[in-house]
Amino acid sequence: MGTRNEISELPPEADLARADSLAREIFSDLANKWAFLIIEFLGQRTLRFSELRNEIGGVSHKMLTQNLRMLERNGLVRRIVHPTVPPRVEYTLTEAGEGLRQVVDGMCGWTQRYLGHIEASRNRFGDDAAISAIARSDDVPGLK
Amino acid sequence: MGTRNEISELPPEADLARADSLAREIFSDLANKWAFLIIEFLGQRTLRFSELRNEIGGVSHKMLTQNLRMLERNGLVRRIVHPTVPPRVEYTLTEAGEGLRQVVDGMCGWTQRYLGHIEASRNRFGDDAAISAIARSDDVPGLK
DNA sequence: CGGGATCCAAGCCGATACTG
DNA sequence: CAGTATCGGCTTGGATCCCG
Repeated sequence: MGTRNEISELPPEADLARADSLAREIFSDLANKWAFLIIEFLGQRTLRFSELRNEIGGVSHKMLTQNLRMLERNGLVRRIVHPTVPPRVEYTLTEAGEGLRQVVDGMCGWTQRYLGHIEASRNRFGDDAAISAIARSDDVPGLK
Repeated sequence: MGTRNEISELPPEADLARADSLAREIFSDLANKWAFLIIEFLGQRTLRFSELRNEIGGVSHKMLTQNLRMLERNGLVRRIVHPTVPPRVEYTLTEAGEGLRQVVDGMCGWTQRYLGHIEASRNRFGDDAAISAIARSDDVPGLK
């Protein structure tokens, strides 16, 4: 789907449709692991680029830049450039970013709560367990 | 990260460290757009494979299967196979899945709340490049 | 120090075919 | 209908270099 579809005339119901697809797009944009981690760490305090890179760990220069631009574009992150040399660039959350941080925090809490549950489930899944809990044969025509 | 998940008498600090890296891994796993959409739609009601596919829209057979397996492996989604012909497979959220659904719901609410804010920010951000080419239907960018 | 651009490998994802 | 496997294109993402 082309995202460069700028239409000057807005049909009444197209507005809702557009909002919906926009919401879906935002949803897809933000549901990515680097974005979540950035939001989480910036929620704790304002960080410089390299600090953020160290805090997160395992993120490449490119990915971090890319996601920071995306978050900035969507108005979740504010980029503050200090005109010094060497340059000092700080990132902080906007009000919208703080709002999403609540969500991410919720997910962190959820992860802590269900960590054991998840780990157990993984082991169960990897093991070949005879999991056939349901074996109720209904009367189905066509089955020999 | 190591696959040294050997359960033994490990010191409390090591346990925390392991839990931390596991949490990070889970975090990365689940912060993906298809997983979120699946959780959201399954939160509303139990769905069959093809129903889920239709509801979400724009997801390929393969991606849906792949993500459902992942969610099942992590114990968020329960897969119920009815031994009929043709087969009928239903998916529903587990307790852990319901927990994560709260988070996803929160994100949906957040999206609705800040939709206008985000849209405005986007326009502000990209205004330098594509100003002139708006709303002119006769000027088709035919550059080869 | 922060960020853009480029090259190139790795994996993601869609399409298709086949099984039960 | 649901699932697995395979193949190929194309996006992703890492490494590197250079600029302000």
